[in-house]
Amino acid sequence: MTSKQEFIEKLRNSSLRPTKQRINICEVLFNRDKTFHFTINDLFNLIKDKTGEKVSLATVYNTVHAFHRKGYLKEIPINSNQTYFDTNVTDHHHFFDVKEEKLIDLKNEDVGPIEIQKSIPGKKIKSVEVLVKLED
Amino acid sequence: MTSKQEFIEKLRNSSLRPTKQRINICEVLFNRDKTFHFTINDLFNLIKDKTGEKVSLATVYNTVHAFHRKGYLKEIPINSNQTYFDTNVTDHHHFFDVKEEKLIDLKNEDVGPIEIQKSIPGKKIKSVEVLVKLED
DNA sequence: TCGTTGTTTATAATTATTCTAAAGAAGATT
DNA sequence: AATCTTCTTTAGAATAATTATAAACAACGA
Repeated sequence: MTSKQEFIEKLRNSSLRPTKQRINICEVLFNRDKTFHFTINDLFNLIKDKTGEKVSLATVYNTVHAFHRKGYLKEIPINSNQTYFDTNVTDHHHFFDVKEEKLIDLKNEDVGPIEIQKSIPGKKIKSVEVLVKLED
Repeated sequence: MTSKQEFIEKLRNSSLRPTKQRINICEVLFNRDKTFHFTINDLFNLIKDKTGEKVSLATVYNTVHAFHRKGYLKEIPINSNQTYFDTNVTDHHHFFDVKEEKLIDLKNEDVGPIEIQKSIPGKKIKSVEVLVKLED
C-alpha cells in the first residue's frame, strides 16, 4: 500500500506537478501487488471505477506518455489495435494469449539468458524482448 | 526469378483466384532474393512503381490479409503506428532500428535456442519471437 | 454464352491516437 | 493572501491506419 504522499513526492521528483488527476492515475497504476498490463482504454475505465472521479481521455494519454518517458511504464511490443503498457519496467518477457488478448509476465529465469550474436555497426542494443504467443 | 505461371498456380492451390492484382502483388512480394519487410503503405506504393499498374488500397489490405491467413506472410510484433509484415515466414527474430524504423532479420543461430520454462494450463505455445531494439 | 460466385474498387465508417486552444490549477514572488 | 507565470486539463477537432459497404467487374464452371 503506497500512500498518496509518496505519489506526490514521486511526481515532484520527476518535475511533474502533483495534480489530482495524476495522483488518481498513480493510485490505479502503482497501488497494487502484482505487475499490471493495460491499454489506455482499460486505464481510462478503471480510473472512473476505482476512484469515482473522471479523468479526461486526453489526460490519460498525456500522463501515460509522461510516465513512460520518465521510465515508470514500459511499452510492450505486440501487434494489436491498441498499445499495451506494463507497470513492471524491469527487463522481462511476456506471454500473449491471443484469444483472450491478455498479457502474462514471464520471469527472466523462465526464458533464460539471450545472447545476440550479431551486431550492426554504429548501433547498440537498447532492449531484447521475447513475446511468446499462446493458443488453445 | 519466379514466373507468373507459378504465382497463378500458388494462388489456385490456395483457392484464391489469380487476378491481375494478386499476381502483381505476388511479383512485388515474392520475386526477390532477400526477405522483405514492409508496411501496407510501402507495398501500395511499390506496386505502382514496380508494375506500373495501380491496385486500390483496399485490395492491398485484402490481399495481404489473405496471404497472411494462408501463411505466406508473417506479421511482426512491433509497436508502431503501422503494421509490419515479412515475407520470411520461418521462425526467426528481428532487430528493429528505432530511429530509422527499419527491420533487420536475425538468423536463429544469431540468437540461439530459447526454452520457455513456464507453461499455462490449457494453452500451447504458438510462436516465440525476439525483438531486439537498436539505438545509436 | 450465361449464371454464379469471388474480387476489386471508391468511398464511407470506425478506431486509436494526437493536436489545439481555452479554462483551470500549482508554484513562485511579493 | 494577491498576483503572475507556467504547467495541466479538457472537450472537441484533426489525423491516420484500418475495416466495412455495396456496386461494378472478372474468373470459373456448366
